[in-house]
Amino acid sequence: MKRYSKKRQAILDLLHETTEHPSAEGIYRQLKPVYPDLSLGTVYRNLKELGEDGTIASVAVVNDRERFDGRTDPHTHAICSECGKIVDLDGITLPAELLLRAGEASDFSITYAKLQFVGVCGECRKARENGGI
Amino acid sequence: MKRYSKKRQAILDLLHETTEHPSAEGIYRQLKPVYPDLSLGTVYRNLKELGEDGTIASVAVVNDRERFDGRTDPHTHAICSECGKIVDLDGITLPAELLLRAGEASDFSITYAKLQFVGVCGECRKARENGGI
DNA sequence: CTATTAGTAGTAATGATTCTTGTTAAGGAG
DNA sequence: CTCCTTAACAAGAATCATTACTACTAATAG
Repeated sequence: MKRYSKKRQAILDLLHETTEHPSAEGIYRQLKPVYPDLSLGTVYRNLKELGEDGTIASVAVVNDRERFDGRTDPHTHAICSECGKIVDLDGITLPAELLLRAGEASDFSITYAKLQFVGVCGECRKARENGGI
Repeated sequence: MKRYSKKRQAILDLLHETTEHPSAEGIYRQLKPVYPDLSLGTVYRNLKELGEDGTIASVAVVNDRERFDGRTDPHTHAICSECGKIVDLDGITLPAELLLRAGEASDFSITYAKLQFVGVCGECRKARENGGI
């Protein structure tokens, strides 16, 4: 019997609406203007609880900051190693056969697969080129 | 001109010989008996430097602890969500075509792909079953 | 040998996250 | 509506992995 207070709901809504995969602090920064008495601890606590529920997911730790996702269905991410941007790659999915083979090869009951591409995003590439002139 | 002191070499050797993907503290625990004056800070410092070199790699952060690998060639891992065990899955590789498509779909210059399977290892599964009786 | 510099132990500092305390407010029973 | 129980919260203290700093030691070059 979870009460889904305004603030918890706001955190969840934000995660559902954004495609940014924000960190705890990013969420705090975005919600603080709307809920001026929001505290960072509340954001952390709710992220943790929602994560344990399976209501939200942790995508990755980028630059020491954990990043969260309102989507819990398995999907692929691309992560920019320069600016930390994370984008969804919905079209790119793992062949089901690989999952099976992974389970056999490891003797694990596989819960899910994590597929991430790490590289440099278009913007950072441009920034680099301009910087290089 | 890196001097590869005994301790640095020992850390690197350990990472080359083991398949355990240990954490900083795990390495410290294993080497401390051999080098009684080894300090945890030294392990951290060397892991960081070796990582920046590209001599070793960071596999994942499991239970808030970063895990390291002496292998730097891209390869797949299976991670047990209960005990944190990490095993290599050499046969399981990403179709090259997916990499290309990911680059196009994201407009990233992909540096590498990270493929990890998360699940419950055989041992933890057994432990569960026994516990459940 | 001696100057120079890498490497280190030990410890202090950092920074993200978690926990604790005291408070507020929501919901339900009467 | 009023009392009671409990969720939720802010603020700040505490924790814990990791990093930085300081003074010391050891290897190397000249």
